[in-house]
Amino acid sequence: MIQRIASSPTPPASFAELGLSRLTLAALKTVNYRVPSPIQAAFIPPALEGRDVIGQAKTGTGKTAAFSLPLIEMHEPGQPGPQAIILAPTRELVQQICGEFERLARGRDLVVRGIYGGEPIERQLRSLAKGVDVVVGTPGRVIDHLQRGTMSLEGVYHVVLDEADRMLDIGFRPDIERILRKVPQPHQTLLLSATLSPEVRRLAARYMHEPVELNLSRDEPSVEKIVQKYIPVDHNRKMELLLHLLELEKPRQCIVFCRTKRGADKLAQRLARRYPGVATIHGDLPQTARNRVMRGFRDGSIPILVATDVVGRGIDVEEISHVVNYDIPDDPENYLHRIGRTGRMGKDGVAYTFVGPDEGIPLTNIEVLINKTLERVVIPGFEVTERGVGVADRSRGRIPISLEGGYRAAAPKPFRQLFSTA
DNA sequence: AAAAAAG
Repeated sequence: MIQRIASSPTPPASFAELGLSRLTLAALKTVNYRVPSPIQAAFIPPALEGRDVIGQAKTGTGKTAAFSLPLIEMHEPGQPGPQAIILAPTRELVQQICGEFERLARGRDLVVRGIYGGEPIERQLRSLAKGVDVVVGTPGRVIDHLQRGTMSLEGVYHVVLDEADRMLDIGFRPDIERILRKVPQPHQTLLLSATLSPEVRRLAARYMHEPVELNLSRDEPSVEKIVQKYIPVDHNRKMELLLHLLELEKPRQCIVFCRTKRGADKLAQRLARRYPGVATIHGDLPQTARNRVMRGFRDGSIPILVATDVVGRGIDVEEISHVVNYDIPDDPENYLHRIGRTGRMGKDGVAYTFVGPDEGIPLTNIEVLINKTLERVVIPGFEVTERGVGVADRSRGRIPISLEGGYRAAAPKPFRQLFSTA
């Protein structure tokens, strides 16, 4: 039997009511967490009971603390080897989770360690030899340690897959399964993401025992505080449009998402002529450069970050006011994650998506997923020059937006010609 | 097809 809980009827007003100890409540006070967010209120109690939990909640609503707090609470001091392993899809996300976990575990005898590629392995070997209670890692390096025999999962009881749909997709699943085979049964499994399609939930259930399923974003998967707009534009004028948009909007901090690493490099180079504060990040950069850029972006010295999807998920930088999809994301789920880099913890944000004449279908797929149409914006001087300009299907009101979950698979894929290229 | 993740 799978237990489904849509949302808690009366969200607890305080962390104390969720069954957290005084030590944890004190740590929460020092980091200024006052009231639990909806996902925290719903997730923490069943997790503390030791149940398996699948948690879906919007971007920027506190999923990291939702799984970290129960792990901290259930931690048993004095045991050898890691008791919990948290897996995430990128090194930067692993580093961020480590930081948050450490802040929340303050005052406890609990060692957290990031285990990821791009960092010299010797340092990780020394940490592991000294003893680690909670491992936060990317799959590749975790497997590396398992092969070397430098890390054992024999004592692990809690497994967390953050960005679970990503971790279970075809690129990662073999690695994840390989790691899970090393975790003794029984164990507790916690899965979290802003996007968990029914298909992924079904798949995930294979790894879990009577999971409690939470969905706190059923009807409205994207964050209300994010203003979402799209701009139809010819591919060869995107750069001009971006410069114009930056002048117009004067973002506090923004991420410009590109489809490819090379594309991100090129755009950053061109942009840097006018904006010296531009930096780029993608998976081809050495980890030292990635770290340097993330530090600069977090401390505000880099106002504009040109990036691939390496920072599309999970990354939490409060001052991001704008997200620009310079290239429309191929996968609608990635759209939701990308725009979720802004509008975090109740702040507002703006997301612009550039849409080329041939990209009506990906745009519609996004709208179907988020169950909402994007506002069309035309920037003066950037009107599309071709004949037949217009969004025919929208004016006819033919975009089917499903009210039931809004997932692509459940809704027909309409063809939409955005504007004529004739 | 691209990006991410081991080196």
